[in-house]
Amino acid sequence: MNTKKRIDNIITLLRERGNRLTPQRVAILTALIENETHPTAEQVHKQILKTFPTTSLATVYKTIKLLKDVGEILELEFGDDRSRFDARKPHSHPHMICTSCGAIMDSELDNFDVLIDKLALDTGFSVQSHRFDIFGTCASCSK
Amino acid sequence: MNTKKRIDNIITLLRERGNRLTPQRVAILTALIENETHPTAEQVHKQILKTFPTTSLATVYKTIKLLKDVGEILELEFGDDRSRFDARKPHSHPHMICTSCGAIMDSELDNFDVLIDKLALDTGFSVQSHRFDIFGTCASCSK
DNA sequence: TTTGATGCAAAGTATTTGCAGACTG
DNA sequence: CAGTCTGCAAATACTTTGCATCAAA
Repeated sequence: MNTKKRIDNIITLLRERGNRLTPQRVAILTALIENETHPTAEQVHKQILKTFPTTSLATVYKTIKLLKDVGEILELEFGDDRSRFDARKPHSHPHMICTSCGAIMDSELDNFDVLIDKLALDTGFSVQSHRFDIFGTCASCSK
Repeated sequence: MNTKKRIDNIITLLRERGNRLTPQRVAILTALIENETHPTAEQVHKQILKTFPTTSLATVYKTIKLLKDVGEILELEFGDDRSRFDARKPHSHPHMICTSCGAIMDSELDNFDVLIDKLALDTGFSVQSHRFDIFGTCASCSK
């Protein structure tokens, strides 16, 4: 969970790809990775405005798209609502969404990959990624 | 898997709720349940037009919303794309989505509920529903 | 200097909504 | 008959896109 290192790695990756490292881009990338709450594009934008007041929401979306394309961010879409993003663990993993307070929590699930491997084996389906969202009420809202 | 009976049950349910059973509504409901391909709202609309040429897409959406509200249909939203619907098994269950041909297949997963129960127990999270989508390539597209 | 990135505004698009008229119960 | 449902069109709202300008390398 070395946030700084992860940011550096992605910066290096972008540089190698020939992408330009504008201050906005670095700020958006950093904000996305340091934020543990699975923020929306607009929340990231608000954060960026503190340091770069002229940054547009479009640039935030464009940077998010770039990060999606290089596989360093996970988009969590909930039809009704804005997308939220997980840049801390960009591989598919389960999320628990509290329908009361809106919190999105990462969740560990033992043997989850084994389960998926078995499914692939049984059905002949070749798995690329998955999305597992669990809706309910979190511990603090349940009280 | 008695489709006819399922349709009748829902019609009865709607009647009991005081909803009116217009021919459009019955046709939409029937189309949704008889279609095994997890259709989009527009695909349902196209189907309905064959028997009721003046039916509007808005009515399809309204009927779908009604069925969602009574818990008899599952909406599968994929941000980029149109929503697709599962009216055959309205409880949460895993889906395998072929990114090559677009097919959406139901999937059986042993012990899946046990897994979720355990997660709930471990985290204090009270589970209401879940959504599990597995993306990849189906057996026939893999060939 | 070159060319990709920014920021503004306008476009895009699935779904929702308002309302007058039609039809179920 | 009362009140819900339909169908049309307009509205929503997030996200994307076009383009002139700016700046990273």
